[in-house]
Amino acid sequence: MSLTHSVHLPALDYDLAATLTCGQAFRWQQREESWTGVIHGRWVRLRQHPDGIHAETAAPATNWKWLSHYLQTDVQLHSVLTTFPDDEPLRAAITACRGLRLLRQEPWECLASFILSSTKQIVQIRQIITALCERYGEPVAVPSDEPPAFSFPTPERLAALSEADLRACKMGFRAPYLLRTARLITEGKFDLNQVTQMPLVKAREEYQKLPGVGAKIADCALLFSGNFPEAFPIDVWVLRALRDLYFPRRRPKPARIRRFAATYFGPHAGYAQQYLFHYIRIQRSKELPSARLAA
DNA sequence: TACCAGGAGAGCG
DNA sequence: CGCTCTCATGGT
Repeated sequence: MSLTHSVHLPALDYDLAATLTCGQAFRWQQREESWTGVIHGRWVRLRQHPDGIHAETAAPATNWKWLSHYLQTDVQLHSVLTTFPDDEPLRAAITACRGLRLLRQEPWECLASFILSSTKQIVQIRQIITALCERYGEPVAVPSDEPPAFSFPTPERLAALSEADLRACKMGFRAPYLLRTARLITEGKFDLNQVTQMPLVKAREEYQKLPGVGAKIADCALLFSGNFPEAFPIDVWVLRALRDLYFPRRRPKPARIRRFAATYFGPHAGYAQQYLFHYIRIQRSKELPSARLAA
């Protein structure tokens, strides 16, 4: 078996830039035409090609399953999109966001990131997570011409810190949530891998037992790192989108919209959610040039 | 400057 | 329940 530093992962209908910046992951950095990040403690540089994704690593790899799994390049996007209800808003969103994908992230990094996401703009979430990794993550091997990169700190590492240590990363009132969650996991009182094996409703209940994790963040963790494509996170953006797109000139209460969303979007509801979320953010950034999307 | 951000939890009636 | 308030910080 040969050792290589690069690979080409074939994939059609894959918009790498949209996928990495749409707000499901917070650590990818763009430089010129490529994206750098850290997956499972490995530095990676990704580049969009017409027929797939080209990847380079700092250390040689014997196989690339960890990467194709993360990027979900084996998913046939077409077969996902055809499960969406055939309505005008989704047709428009698909047209605008064709190629947008869901990643399969590491459960701990994903959970911790979304605990830090509450009432924060994506730009700020990225800043907090960057500080957290620089201070408490481990340096990972990078090519000689690249700036240092860090792994996402483990639950054990964070559990050993103080609340003040975390607040130094500017996460404010989210610090005690993250700290207590890290300690529960470290103490073996919560098993992230076990939750993924449960039915969706049960898994959501389990996640919500963690401090700082309500319905929205639980659904983000389930959708972005668990194997739950039917999870449908509802935040202020999605709530607005659903109201404006599906209930124009009515004013249904949030609870009514939530009930609608729980059944309407089908087995890949989470993909539909991501398309609607990204679609309205694109619209918004066109209307208000000042409201730039975080790059 | 004033407003608000990919929420959650606690305290009320 | 359903509503309101607070929490910390910074972008626009």
